[in-house]
Amino acid sequence: MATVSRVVNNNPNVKPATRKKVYEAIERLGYRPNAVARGLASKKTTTVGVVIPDISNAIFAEVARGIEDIANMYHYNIILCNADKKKDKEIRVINTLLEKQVDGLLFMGGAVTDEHLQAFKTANVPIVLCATSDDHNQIPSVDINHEEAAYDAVMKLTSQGHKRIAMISGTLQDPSNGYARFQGYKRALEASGIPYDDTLVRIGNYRYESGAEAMKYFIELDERPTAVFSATDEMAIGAIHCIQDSGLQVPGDISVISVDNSRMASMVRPQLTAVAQPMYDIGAVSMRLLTKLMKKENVEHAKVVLPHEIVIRQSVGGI
Amino acid sequence: MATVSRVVNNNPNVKPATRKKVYEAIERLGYRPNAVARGLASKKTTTVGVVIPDISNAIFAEVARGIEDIANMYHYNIILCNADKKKDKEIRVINTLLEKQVDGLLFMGGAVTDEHLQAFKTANVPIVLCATSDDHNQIPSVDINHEEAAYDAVMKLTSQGHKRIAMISGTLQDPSNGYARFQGYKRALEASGIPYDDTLVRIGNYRYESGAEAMKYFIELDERPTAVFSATDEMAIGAIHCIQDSGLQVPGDISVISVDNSRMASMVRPQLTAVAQPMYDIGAVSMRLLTKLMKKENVEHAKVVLPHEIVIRQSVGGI
DNA sequence: CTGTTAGCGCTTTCAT
DNA sequence: ATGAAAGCGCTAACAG
Repeated sequence: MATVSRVVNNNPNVKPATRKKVYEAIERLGYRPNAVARGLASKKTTTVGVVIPDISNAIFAEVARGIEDIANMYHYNIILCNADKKKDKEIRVINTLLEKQVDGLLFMGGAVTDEHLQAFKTANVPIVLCATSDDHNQIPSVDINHEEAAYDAVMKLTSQGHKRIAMISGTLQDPSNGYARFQGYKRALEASGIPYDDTLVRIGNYRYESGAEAMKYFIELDERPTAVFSATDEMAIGAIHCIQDSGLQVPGDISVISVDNSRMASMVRPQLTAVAQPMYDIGAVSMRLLTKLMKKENVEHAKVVLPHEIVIRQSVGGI
Repeated sequence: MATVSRVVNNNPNVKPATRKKVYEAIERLGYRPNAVARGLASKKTTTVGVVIPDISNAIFAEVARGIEDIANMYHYNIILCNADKKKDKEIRVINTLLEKQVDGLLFMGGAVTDEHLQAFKTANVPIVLCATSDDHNQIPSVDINHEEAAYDAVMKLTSQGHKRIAMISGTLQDPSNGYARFQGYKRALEASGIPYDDTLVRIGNYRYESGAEAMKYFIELDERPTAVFSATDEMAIGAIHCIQDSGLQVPGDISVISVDNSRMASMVRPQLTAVAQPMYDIGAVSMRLLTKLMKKENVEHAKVVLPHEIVIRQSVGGI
């Protein structure tokens, strides 16, 4: 009994001959270790829970890749739970994961409210925020500086001579993709001496259609913008198509830039210029951080901010 | 102890007053039931494992939605495991899920080889294939008829007068998205009296780039096709852009049609005409089937084939 | 190096 | 309606 356990757990204290016999018996009997019993006895499940805000968002898929690769490397299983962009569901999923006794938790994207913090507090396993962060930096996190990324995107536009720059934003309740990127937009305007005009800002829901709708509104303005900054790629593509469907050109009549640089950025004509966030790395680094936390190694930087960069394609032109 | 268990499990044999006291104590102590211990004692985990072949594929995201909605309805947790399109990883993930004592397993997409069958056989929980099926229909499954869907797509092309019709296929090792759709293509050609010509078939890997590469090859042919059938949307969009980048028009010079009808089909200009598979329903129906199997209800149809339909947009024209 | 003995935190009879 | 007791399948000391 105990020897079988040792064999299965690669404990060196087993005579090779015995080990072999055990393996043979395992094979013959079709024995499959019961991870549940194992988890109960050892108080470890070697699995980490990942809550993914929206499974149909390509960004998160890429982040998940990074998470997985590192998790495999350290022999952790990962279980993904989709939360459908609903706060309630996020909280529920976090609790389910905790009940399942995961050894650690990765919370991806989305707002981190007091309710989240509350749920995190009751956990007695490490948690790291991935592609998001909380207001007071109480929880370890890895992310880019969204405000700065947006700033860089808009500065690219102003450097090309654009003065009338609209923004398709996410909801301001969303601290990363929403509020921070909006702040970056405002700061860039200010830095360029362009007065902020709130008729030039529309809130979208990150979907293609909402980008197109926002753009439609801008085009119908008396004095339409010469450039648009979209908080995300998908809305930017909606905007591009709306512009083209109106008989206008990108970037001839209107330039478009966004933050994200998902795979979709190359899947549109003209190809989308965007500030890239290193999605795979965000996933990989956050998982690595989590492994350290789970092993109780102490970490210097519990808040890591990864660099972003602008990738120039074809959707931005001069004025 | 036992009473707490009854309260937590909604067992009616508890005096309301006691129940109330227990709830208060739970609240006060911040007690969180241990799902692992629960699972061990009850031999049920109320969770089903879902293996998802490729998390970055939009099709599977939509199927997952359907799965989730029904799972929630029946109070099952679901844990998603990505397999990265690798057979080895699929097998590994299936075994991990089984070790974790899931109450049922949903295997999504991808080929079902003998090795898979082998792994399934050792499971003593129900399994259903979702958006795929095995050659001998040994395992319950829900899917569309891929061969028929492809046939319909190609017939649409021939009905518009096209005679020189190329195909961008998936690998023939993939029974659903690959082989079956290729067979449908051949059958439609035959039904239309068009000889099969294998210079008009290229194998892609389902990615945008591979669609573009295949199209590049077709365009450079001495006698280029007037229409292209792509096994999936993403490759079709790659093809459309390749055509446009070559200075040709869709559908003026070359028509494009595909099978899938993911959200992306509307996110390209011209919008993509495609045979739609009911992704959400495939997920929902397969999860529903699994719940029946898990409750040991006996089911009449262990192999369900859902209907598909063609949705006309702008990428197909007459000759 | 291997076997024995306690639990891990719950659910489930079985009494009461 | 509640408590007592056994045990789910494993791991983790502890002997030997």
